[in-house]
Amino acid sequence: MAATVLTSLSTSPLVLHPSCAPSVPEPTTKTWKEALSGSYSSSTSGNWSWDASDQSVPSTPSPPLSNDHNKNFLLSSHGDDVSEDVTESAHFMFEDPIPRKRKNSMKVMFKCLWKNCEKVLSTSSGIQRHIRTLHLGRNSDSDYSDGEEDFYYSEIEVNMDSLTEGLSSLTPTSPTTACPPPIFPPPLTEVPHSEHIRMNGSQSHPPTLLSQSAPSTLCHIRTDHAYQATAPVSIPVCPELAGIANGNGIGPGTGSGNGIMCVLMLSHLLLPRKPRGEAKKCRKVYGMEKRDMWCTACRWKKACQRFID
DNA sequence: ACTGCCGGGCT
DNA sequence: AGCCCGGCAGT
Ligand SMILES: [Zn+2]
Repeated sequence: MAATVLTSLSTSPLVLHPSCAPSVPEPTTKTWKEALSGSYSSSTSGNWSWDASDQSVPSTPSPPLSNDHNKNFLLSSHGDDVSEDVTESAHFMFEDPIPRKRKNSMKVMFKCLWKNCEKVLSTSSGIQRHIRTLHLGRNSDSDYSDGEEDFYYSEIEVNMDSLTEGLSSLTPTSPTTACPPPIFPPPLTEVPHSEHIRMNGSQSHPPTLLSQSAPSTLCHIRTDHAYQATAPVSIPVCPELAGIANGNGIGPGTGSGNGIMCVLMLSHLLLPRKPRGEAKKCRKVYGMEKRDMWCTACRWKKACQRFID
């Protein structure tokens, strides 16, 4: 699978704007099921509700700390809308059922960024309600806010697409990207797969570990399947990105005041899908019947230890 | 359909 | 830690 991740951050309160809304098909089944598992409890009623079984939910709003995963800072948007200005879309989070235009390849989840809270919900209103009731301590039934709430959640967009169109958006002529994706030097770190993540926060302190500067362009980049181009391809780079791309854009310190921090990883540069070795493994050698002859790894569905590639 | 095994859950 | 399995990607 291919993936691209780009990060950016800003102190801008409102990062999410409607046009950014990626292609989201429909409540999907699995990816988020996994994400959710463990954090929700089935309620007797049929509606979506997650119980408040969290251990520590501070009543005093404090900025969420998400120091642990950088992915929360990843920022992206769909290429088509980069041109839009981000700074003023105050209506962003309310009730727009994510536009579902693209195929069934995208999944969007909303993750609570509050401390010690891992809630992931499928709708923005859901996560807002969650935050409102659990973290902000409001109990109002009214779905509408007074407009002054501090929601901290991130919209997580998982791209399931085969990314075949990825190349098209990588080509110089592509109309979709205002900001041509720079090539990131062969990364040495592992990278979460194909997800695009966007930050949300209504005030000025979204967790940030990069530069704090003006919100700006959102970029969206995709790659193609991870197995074809192994050689790096040169693509024109927009100035803003060039800075970070050159100097190992990751991490604090490099945020030398660029408008944005984008880090892109072209997955096929780093993890060429594992080719699946030739060697026959216990399972095949002994067969299901003689399962007890398998090496333990095979029995546990782990990488075989007996017949190594 | 089968195989290999990652990721994650349970004990 | 050991053990199991869902699910996915490659064949
Ligand atoms: Zn084995």
